[in-house]
Amino acid sequence: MKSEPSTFSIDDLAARRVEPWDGVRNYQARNNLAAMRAGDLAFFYHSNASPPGVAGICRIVREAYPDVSAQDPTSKYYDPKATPARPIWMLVDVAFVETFPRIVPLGELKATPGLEDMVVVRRGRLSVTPVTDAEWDIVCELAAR
DNA sequence: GCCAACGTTGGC
DNA sequence: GCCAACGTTGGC
Repeated sequence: MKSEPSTFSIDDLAARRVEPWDGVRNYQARNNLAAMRAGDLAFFYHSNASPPGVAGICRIVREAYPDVSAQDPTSKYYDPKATPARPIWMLVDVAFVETFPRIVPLGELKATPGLEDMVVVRRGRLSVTPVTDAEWDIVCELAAR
């Protein structure tokens, strides 16, 4: 799950403990959100950072529900197509789990055998992407290195 | 700040 | 339904 740290970082999540992950306005990312189950773990990725990379881990504590910010004309996430009957956009609630001892930079993900098919590496501009169990383990090992 | 890669919109 | 124009994301 990507977030720009200047907007919301892993440290912000650590301070907030639980945060609604709103503002996803891409259908593929939304579908990936909807596939998440309570208790699932996710990587917290810092995008538009230097370096961009995986900063830590969070947990899904509430499964996908309507993102009503899409129905709020004053919200920066407003989408006039969204209605109460058809909210279109969803969000999940995530809880802080841990901050990695170091950021695992995108460049390292790209260079690590076993991660060449990781969706976040292949499809740069999708904010919520799936991670396989094997990829999960490799990234956690890199974080501890 | 640039720009590649996508996604979305809307005319036809 | 096609596709050109436009907007957004995010690495660099």
